[in-house]
Amino acid sequence: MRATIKDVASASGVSIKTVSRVLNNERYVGVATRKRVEAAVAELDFRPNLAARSLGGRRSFHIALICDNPSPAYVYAMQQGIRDRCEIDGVRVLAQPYDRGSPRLHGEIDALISTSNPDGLILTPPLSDDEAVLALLEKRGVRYVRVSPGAHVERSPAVYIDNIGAARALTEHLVARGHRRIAHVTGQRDYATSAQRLAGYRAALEAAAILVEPDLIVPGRYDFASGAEAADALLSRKDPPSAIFAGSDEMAAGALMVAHRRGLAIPGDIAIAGFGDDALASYVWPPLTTMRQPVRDLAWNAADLLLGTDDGQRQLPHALVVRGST
Amino acid sequence: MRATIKDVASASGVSIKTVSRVLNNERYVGVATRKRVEAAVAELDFRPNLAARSLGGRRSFHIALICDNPSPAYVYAMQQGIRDRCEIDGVRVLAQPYDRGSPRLHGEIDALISTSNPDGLILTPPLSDDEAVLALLEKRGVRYVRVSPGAHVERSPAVYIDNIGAARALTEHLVARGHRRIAHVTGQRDYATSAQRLAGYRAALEAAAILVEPDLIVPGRYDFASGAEAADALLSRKDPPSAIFAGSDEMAAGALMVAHRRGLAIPGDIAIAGFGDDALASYVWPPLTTMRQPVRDLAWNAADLLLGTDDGQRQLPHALVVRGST
DNA sequence: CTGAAAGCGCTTACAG
DNA sequence: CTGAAAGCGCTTACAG
Repeated sequence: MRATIKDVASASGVSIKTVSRVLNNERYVGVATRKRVEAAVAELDFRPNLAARSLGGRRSFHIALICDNPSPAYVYAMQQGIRDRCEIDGVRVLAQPYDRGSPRLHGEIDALISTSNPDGLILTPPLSDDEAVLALLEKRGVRYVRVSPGAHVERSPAVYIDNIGAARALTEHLVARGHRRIAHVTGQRDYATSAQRLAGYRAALEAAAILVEPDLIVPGRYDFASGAEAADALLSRKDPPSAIFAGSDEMAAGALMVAHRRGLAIPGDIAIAGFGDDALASYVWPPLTTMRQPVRDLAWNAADLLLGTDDGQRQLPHALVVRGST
Repeated sequence: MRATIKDVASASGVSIKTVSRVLNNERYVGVATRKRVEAAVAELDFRPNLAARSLGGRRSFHIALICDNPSPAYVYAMQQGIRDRCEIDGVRVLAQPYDRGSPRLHGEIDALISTSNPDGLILTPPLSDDEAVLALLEKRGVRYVRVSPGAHVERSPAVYIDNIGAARALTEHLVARGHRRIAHVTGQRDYATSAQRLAGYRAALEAAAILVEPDLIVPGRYDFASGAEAADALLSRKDPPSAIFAGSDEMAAGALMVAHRRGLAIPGDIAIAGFGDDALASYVWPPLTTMRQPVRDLAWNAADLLLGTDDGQRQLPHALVVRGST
């Protein structure tokens, strides 16, 4: 059997309470005592049982990542960043995917809180702005950190990039390439990032004294299929745009495919840019010009805010990545 | 505060032991008693605390997925399948990514077992065949299920597809298209699937009386970059192949990019096929001919084996998907 | 700076 | 078919 706190206590000649103090790095432990306990911990290869710590104390040493599926690459990068940070504190991560629009979402989060008592949750879009979920967490007194929230940024700790500025910079790049008729494909309406990126697109056009044409703004769903559909509609017009700025790399990839099918040269006939710098941005042909969003860093910082005592907001830098598609 | 088992017991006029029996679906509970307890559970919205169940009992209601990063899409599909199955039993999933080749892997798994007492682990390649890891789990008496193991399939419950047959079928498709000089890009040597897919490739060529040329077998690492490198080497030859069968879709995507750079027509000048039918197989241009591997189903079955009592092996069907790249 | 006692919310082992 | 007692391995609240 594995060593327990009792074994460590008797091996080092102290009470279990003192071992507990050492484990939790509390003050007021004699230097010599601490050394002896640490030696016994190492000797016995003792690791505290999380269930016992959770049941006895105020922390569970678990956090949960609630996410649906914008893109596997996004979710995976989020998990990596969160893991990187949680590992430092010995905190475990519960993966809590859910199906978008599932009516059971509330019940599942409620059950998660009741059964697992997570020390906190990390919310990604569109949950970052889901009022019902936020209200539930606040009612139950569970800490949470939001990734890329839209409104009420100060309502909770949060991490994000400047989506408006980033979209504006990307659009300005297209303007600098000589484009005047630039289309934009948006994400879902309930993603705050959709509206933010649209705002940045508008701002760039207005600054360049280019009329914003409502017909060139097409709704998408951040995925490949909706990007393909949007591009098809745009390129079927009598007066097609010369450039398409898609709100995600997946949608840009869909647009690329449609352009290829139509035998168009890229970027000669149609320039295409994405957003995110997902791995697939480098897979497609030609490689995508896009805006890098540091997802793994955002995730690391989200976990850092959750585990730490700092209740702030953190904005991380974005970066324009120019490749062959523009 | 949330209701506990005591609240349910007093609300239904029984002992906590009887409530426990109902929760665990044990036999020998009177029908009327069971009904009363269930009513109280619903009324109080009672959910048993997992930490307490774990500490008191033999199960922790947690399983862990140990995985590195072959591809985010693969990992994500695995998580979805596992989640789908675990949800049914109210079991939570600990995401335990690790860095490939990390010397700390052993210690991390050891710590995971000690601190979280998972009811079982799911291992994906290359861990499915990592003798040191398997030995550790067996020594500590932790159940595990392997996904796509190579040797000693009967050593543990396992799920897989017929990689040899699948690779053979894909190669036969290329032969049927008239190709005689078919190259193969393999995955890492420590992935059993690499050798299996290579064996299928060889078998198809031999069955078609085509000489297997060692020079046309190039090592890769299952990722985009290694696929691009391999294709570059193959297409630089004086006598390049007319078709490339890459052991993964990511490598095939890398090969596609190289072919585009060289101005080659696909599949006219060079046919390219992948393996897996990842989402990206449909993103690239032209869309990839590939072999569908039902990752989510494999994952569901892995979790099912872990949670159930059936200690078998399960082979799932694969399917050839012919698209524009061949 | 250290420890004895009680308790977290369940399950187990035993008794009836 | 049901229950009383003990225990899982920690932390808390209190005392010294």
